[in-house]
Amino acid sequence: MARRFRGESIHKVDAKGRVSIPAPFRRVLEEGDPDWTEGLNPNMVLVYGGKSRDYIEGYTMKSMDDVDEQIAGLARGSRRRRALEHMFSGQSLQLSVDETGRLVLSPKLREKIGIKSEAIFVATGDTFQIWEPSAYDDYVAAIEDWMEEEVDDFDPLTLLDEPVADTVEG
Amino acid sequence: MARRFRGESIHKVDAKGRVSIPAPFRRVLEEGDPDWTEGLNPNMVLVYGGKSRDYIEGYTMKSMDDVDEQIAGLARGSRRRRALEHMFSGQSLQLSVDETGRLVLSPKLREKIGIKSEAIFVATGDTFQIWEPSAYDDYVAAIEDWMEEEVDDFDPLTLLDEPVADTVEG
DNA sequence: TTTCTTTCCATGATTTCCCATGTAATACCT
DNA sequence: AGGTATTACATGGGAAATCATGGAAAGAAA
Repeated sequence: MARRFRGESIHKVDAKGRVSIPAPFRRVLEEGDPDWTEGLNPNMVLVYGGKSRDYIEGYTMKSMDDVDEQIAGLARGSRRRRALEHMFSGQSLQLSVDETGRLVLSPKLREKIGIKSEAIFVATGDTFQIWEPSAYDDYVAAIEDWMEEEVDDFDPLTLLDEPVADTVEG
Repeated sequence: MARRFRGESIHKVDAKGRVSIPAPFRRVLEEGDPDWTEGLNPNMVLVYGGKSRDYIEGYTMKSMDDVDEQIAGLARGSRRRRALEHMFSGQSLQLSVDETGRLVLSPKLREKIGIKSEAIFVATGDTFQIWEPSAYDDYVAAIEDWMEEEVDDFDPLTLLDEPVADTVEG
């Protein structure tokens, strides 16, 4: 079982688009890059597609490989495959963490999620997300509202027990 | 695992048909050319066949070898084999990236996909595509419409989970 | 010669690399 | 425990290398 991303933290984005990756995340990226060895800088992949998504998703090399492989298993030319290729090949980029633990968000990426001077990194298991802080706040607020009305006894783990249909609305 | 093409970007096409290949793509082409060494310019292959295709496909030497080999495995003279040979041998051309990272699209090729002053390069995993920008926009719009109705909760990865019949339409 | 192609420079704009600093976290010593 | 040395982090600035593009010069081809 691979180490997973955990936690969230805010970092400054400078004029060149440089942002520090949370140090704990760097450990996961290192472990998830088959080419990485002590002293090197790990590679990783950012996925910035999804018209209505207001965050960028970060993958370790290994977890991205898994996705690529699954896509490669679909029928060539099928809609499903083309959609996924568009999302994960067309709308992504590989980069390597720099010497000081930062990555660079190009103007294009910053614009897409509305980042100006800060970004928040949020763990989601085997990937993490990069948000503009206030957009993330809104997102969290929405989730918490939902929890409030949905989860009456206040242990969220009860959500794991009920095998209910799980759609965006549900 | 070979490095894959990732991302998309638009470049000017000048009067002579010269276009810059996105720098990250060049790294992949270099890695995918067995004869390439630091300081040299990598070779690559463009496939421009497919009457109804409105894009040109770019291959690394290595991935083109793979295709050739697969074709060689088919029964000599079979319809399928001849069709593939026509597409990948007849309707293709090998070229080498020039000193400044550009390739030249002949008038014939430009005409085929309707390119005038700009071209967009789009990664699709182990190959990339070259489109006339607005034609590509239409293609993307179609994909996104489909995604919108197909992917209810908006994580495209769910497309990988549901083992639905996978046809060209699916 | 006329027309296309290739090569070979030129240049502004980005992007990457290298160095520097202040601070926080941890290890070490007595 | 108290205090100090050491290392890890977050962030900034400037120099250097890379990129995207355009135009001229030098070859080929017609």
